[in-house]
Amino acid sequence: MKQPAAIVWFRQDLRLDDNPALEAAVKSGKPVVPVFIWDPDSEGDWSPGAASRSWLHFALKKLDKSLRAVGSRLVLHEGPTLECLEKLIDDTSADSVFWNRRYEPAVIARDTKIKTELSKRGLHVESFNAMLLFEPWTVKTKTATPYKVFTPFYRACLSQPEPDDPISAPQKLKSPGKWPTSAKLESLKLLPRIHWDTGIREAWRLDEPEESSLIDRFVQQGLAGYPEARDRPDVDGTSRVSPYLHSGELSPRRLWHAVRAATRRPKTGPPPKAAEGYLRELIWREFAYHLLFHFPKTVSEPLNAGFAKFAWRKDAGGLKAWQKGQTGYPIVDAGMRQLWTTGWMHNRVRMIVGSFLVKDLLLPWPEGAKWFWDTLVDADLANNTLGWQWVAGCGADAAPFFRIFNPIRQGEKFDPEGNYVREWVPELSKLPDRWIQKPWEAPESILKDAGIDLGRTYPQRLVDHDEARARALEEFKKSRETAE
DNA sequence: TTTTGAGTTGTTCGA
DNA sequence: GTCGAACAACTCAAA
Repeated sequence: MKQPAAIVWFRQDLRLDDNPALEAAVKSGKPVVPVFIWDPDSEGDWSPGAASRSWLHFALKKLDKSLRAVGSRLVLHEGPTLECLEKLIDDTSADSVFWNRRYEPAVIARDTKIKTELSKRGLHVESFNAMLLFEPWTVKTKTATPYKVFTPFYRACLSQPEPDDPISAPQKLKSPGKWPTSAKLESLKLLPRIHWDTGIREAWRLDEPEESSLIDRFVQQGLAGYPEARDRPDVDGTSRVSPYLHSGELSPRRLWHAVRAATRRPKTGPPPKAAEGYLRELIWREFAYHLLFHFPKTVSEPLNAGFAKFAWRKDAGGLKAWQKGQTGYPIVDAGMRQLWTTGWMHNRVRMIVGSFLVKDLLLPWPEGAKWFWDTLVDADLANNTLGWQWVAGCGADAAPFFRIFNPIRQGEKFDPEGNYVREWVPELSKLPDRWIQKPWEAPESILKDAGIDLGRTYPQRLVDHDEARARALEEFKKSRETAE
């Protein structure tokens, strides 16, 4: 008689390293059937965006490759998840299904239903945590409510037991006697038909597993200077692991422990303070998941109800100019073009462009969230929602609305020589440092020498920041009056 | 229950 | 040039 198999349903845990669902399947002693199911419709309004799909394509390719290295392979299916799983269960005589949890509202609903259905059929179904250091329900205030302020959440996390040590990747997987049919990766059509994603392919090494060398390099070289360098878009001062964390190619526990070790090695490694600062950022990711889980409506609605009726503007042209990096503010345009080209934007610049959309243009933050969702290779519902609500001032522990980023000052402070602007806005590259963040103030002769014709070779400012700031504060004041 | 201290990332203004 | 205050109260979390 055919031996029943154990299905490992891969989702956002596209790795063999530190994968508890995979480990459980291996431990069962049964043949292991690794599966990925492409079913974007089941994720509601938040099926992966275009950049994420590109990333996913290569992540799946790498996963298949690493599975083949241990004597297995990745089975791909497309269609309604439950139907696909049921077919796979029949084809492989599987009696158990293992997966790692996700926390997006639509996905939780889908997965709960699947678990119920499969359990009803008598299967052993078990889910695990591979995505988070502290799952949302394990961190609670003294009165058992979810946290809404970061710092107490952070302290609560640190007082929790340390996240588990990562599990090693299995050396060998037991294959089923006969593999079930699999779709071809290309047939999932995750890559765009028009190749707008060449910039993404150039900016990232998509054909090789990069995640562990990224960690090593960052801990060895990047961590010590992280507190200062992390704010500088003109410097390679961040770990750049966000897309790997999102796809699950990188285990957060692996990352945590690699950096945590540095906090205990003051003599040889980077200063403990720098490592702590980085861990704090990882806890921000946990906080984002905490909020998404406990306040699922925040994906589209402000957490702070006082913002529900804020009179955002409608301005299709302004939105388009922002998306395309044609606002006339060099640091904003540099960021938006870096995003469009590489699928990634430096964190500091995300705040600047976010503030510009929401406060200078007074456009609704969900518009920004949607654009980021489609264009970021690290697009992550929890992080994206938190980030946009934070910058708009309507989220948990958010920047107050009156705290408005000045795109010129931010540029001068964090891109002092304008190198970041010059890289992404080449039409300004010949402009001297003094005017690189504010070309409209440059004398006509300087502009001419730099080959710039404002309004033709580079756009005029969409708005005057000082006026826009005053307008935003005024609108904020009004919305508070009408709210009462 | 009430009180109290505190809260990611800024900017501007006036002394 | 530097510094502190104002910007706006509000809500959270813990004592």
